Amino acid sequence: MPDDEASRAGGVDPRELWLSQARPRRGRRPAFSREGIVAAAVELADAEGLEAVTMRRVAARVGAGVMSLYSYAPDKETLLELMIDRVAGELPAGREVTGDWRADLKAVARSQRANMLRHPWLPAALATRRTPGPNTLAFMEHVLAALRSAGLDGAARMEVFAQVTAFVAGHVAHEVAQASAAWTSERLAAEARYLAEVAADGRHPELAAVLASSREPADPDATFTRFLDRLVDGLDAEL
Amino acid sequence: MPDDEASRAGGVDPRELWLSQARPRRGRRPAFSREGIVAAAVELADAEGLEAVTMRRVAARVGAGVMSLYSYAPDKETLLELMIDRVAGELPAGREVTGDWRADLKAVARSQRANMLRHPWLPAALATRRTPGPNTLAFMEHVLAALRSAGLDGAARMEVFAQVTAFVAGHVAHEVAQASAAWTSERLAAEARYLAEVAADGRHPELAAVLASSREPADPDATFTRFLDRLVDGLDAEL
DNA sequence: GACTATTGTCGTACGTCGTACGAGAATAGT
DNA sequence: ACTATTCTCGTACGACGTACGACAATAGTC
Repeated sequence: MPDDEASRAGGVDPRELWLSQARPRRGRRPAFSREGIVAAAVELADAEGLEAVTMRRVAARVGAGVMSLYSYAPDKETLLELMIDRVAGELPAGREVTGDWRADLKAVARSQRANMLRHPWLPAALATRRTPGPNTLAFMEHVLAALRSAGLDGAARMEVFAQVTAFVAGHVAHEVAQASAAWTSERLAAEARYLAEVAADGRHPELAAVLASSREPADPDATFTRFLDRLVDGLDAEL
Repeated sequence: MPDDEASRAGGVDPRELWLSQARPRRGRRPAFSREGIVAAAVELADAEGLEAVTMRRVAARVGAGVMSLYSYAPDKETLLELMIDRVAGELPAGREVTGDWRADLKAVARSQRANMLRHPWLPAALATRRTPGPNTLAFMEHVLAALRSAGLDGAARMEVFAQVTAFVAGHVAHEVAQASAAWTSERLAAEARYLAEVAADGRHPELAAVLASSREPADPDATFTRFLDRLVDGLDAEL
């Protein structure tokens, strides 16, 4: 048992996590696969939310013993990273860019939003992400290429990528929370009663005015597009 | 035991959570206070992160039995909401606006960022927030007032508020993750080695170029200001 | 002052979580 | 056949959120 320094505290070496390594030539043949396990975890999160992703439930889903999962991921946090990179595989990458970087950037953001709506746990999960996996890197490569015509240097393009991602994540997190199934009609009514009570106390005139106006619920797609346009056009204005 | 419908599933009635209620005229006098408990929870989160906020540790910090906390908050999720609203009390509110809505909005965003840097758990916590408490509402009132001169209708002003908040939260979450104490030097070196390896595989030319350039770490304050200017100026361009 | 209703405190206990440990099974080189 | 290696997974431990209910303290009523 050499116990090389890779298994020390502070996180696993990203290389041994992400870089493909050849199957060992000795020892028992694996009965499961990392892909299958991660896929099961993603399905679970999609269907029942992040908090349903427990080692026990994932193991049950793939038909493994709980502790067998630890042969494929050193801990649950890492499993979460693998989930993130798996769904990053659904994002466009390797596609050619049009040369219109504003249009490309908006398309990128739209596909990010679509991905997060498909996987509503993603915005919350991204908040604790550590090291980008291969699919995330391929997507980053795509975005950086799309931004080539924007005349920004390397660091600035990276910044823009981070900012757009953060923005979309924040927006979708809010969007998903609003549309959540947890909003029963009585919960909604209670909320409305509370806000009305606050608005009626006289110390929140602006809030009262906003509450009084605007009753239609606002189309989420249109709202997102509007926000995105603002952000990207803001980028544009700087050049 | 009437068990009125307020204690049903789907969350507590916001009114009985946020609206101040008179002390009951009968029964034992409370030994603790909601404020003290929430303050202890915030201190804990500030010092050791959100995952250190457990009912047991909060109780120990205020000198209460664990189950006593449940007299002040119906569950842990609600305690988290109370924490969020407590730190929202550190945001500017009730202050007069200058009339220059762009400057005011930028000042608002800066104070939000400062607050999130003081309480690094806040971006993550905000993702699951349900109902705005009084301090959050006061802050919203302030922002809405600042936006009065922008010529937007009620719903649009609310949108802008939500967008700026989402933007700042996303940005600071990223910022905090980068500067996290978990980045030991060996961890950092391992990350660099991994990225170098990826860049060297020839399939990530843009990434390689970015990695090759730009070695100075970039001032976080300046970066935030730049991004914020972009966003707000983008808003401006729309009018 | 005794009685009772009400409210707050908190010890115990239950089910669930992540995961350390190590015994056993399977595989491949010798 | 033997051995080193790799994988599987039952058991167990400590920590978590919180339901339950016994008990303590308060205030109104007689």
